[in-house]
Amino acid sequence: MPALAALPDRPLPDRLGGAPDGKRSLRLWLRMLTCSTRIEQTVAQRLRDEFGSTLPRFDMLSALDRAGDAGLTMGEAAGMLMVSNGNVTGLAARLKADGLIEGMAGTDRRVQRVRLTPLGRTRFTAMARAHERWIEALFADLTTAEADDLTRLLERTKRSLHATTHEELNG
Amino acid sequence: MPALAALPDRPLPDRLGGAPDGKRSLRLWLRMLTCSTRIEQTVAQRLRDEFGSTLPRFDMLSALDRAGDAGLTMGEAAGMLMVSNGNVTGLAARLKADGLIEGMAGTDRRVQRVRLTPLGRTRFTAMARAHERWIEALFADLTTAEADDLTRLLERTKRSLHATTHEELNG
DNA sequence: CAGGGATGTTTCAAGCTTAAAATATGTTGA
DNA sequence: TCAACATATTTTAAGCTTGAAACATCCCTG
Repeated sequence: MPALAALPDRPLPDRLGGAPDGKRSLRLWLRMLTCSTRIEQTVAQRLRDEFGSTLPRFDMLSALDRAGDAGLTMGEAAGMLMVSNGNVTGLAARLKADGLIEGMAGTDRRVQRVRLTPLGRTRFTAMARAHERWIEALFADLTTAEADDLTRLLERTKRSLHATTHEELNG
Repeated sequence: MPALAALPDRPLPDRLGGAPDGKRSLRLWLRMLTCSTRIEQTVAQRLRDEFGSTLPRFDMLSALDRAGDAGLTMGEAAGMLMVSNGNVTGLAARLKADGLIEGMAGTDRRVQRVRLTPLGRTRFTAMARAHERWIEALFADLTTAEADDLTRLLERTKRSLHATTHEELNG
């Protein structure tokens, strides 16, 4: 409250209730953390049991799938996955060893660009289908309207975080 | 949808819109994951910079603070933190080495009960105060009403997860 | 065209995390 | 009693993650 109260010059379109206090924010955060932790653990366990893979590997393949044949540089991948550069170095090494991704030569020899192999794309597609089903089932007790409300409020939250958060990973 | 469509025998109190489909659920999950990851990274970095600590350590101290002088067994702590038993073994060892927690002798020599030391309580209190301020600031762009809506929807989500999720950690 | 800063990545040490196996202790029933 | 089962924890190997330092390459300017 102290830091934020010093910013009264806002259009205040829907700030009629004022910002939530510490306890309220804490309760909200704990609840969000419980949900996301539970979902992550469920998905991680199933990736492991049904595909012998992990969440970081799946995330990396997902980013590369979206990137298409152009692939991604290590830095681009790190940014998308919200992890450090050193992290994707190891991740890429393991996925290469599995034959799921491959390096691409480029003009700038500093950048390491990688993309899915055909095998990688096949494996990812199978995982992605299952993943979507898992997530759908986990949220199945919500109504469509509730899901949309939640999505919208999380989008607002993301913007609120953006206003307070400017730290970078990597050192 | 296939798996869920086979369950029509429900009171359907507010299922009027029907359950969200795969794409919608996926979008919701990705947004939640982005928010919680961002918050965790922000808090982790500040714990590190301002207190030389980590999020797992903070979580452990927090659970022990709530437990009071009775402390917690390893298994109870693992359940509260939603991590494996082996995890808290190492965490407790490091916190003991720091002098922040201590073991307690009991009758059943299988159980390892730990509680905060006075130093641990002091350190935790300082961290908790800062932590609450950080969280408050991160959500400060939401209105109180939005925060409450979000909390309520996450509570509904938690129940939805509970219906689909019964896996246990630890082997 | 060479020095020097900028940029992209990897390496490294330390800590976190898990699943599975191993260990230790307690309980119970023939 | 004591063997079998149950419960609580620790150990272990492998992988994930980070920040900082090291390394490699590129670009620019004199």
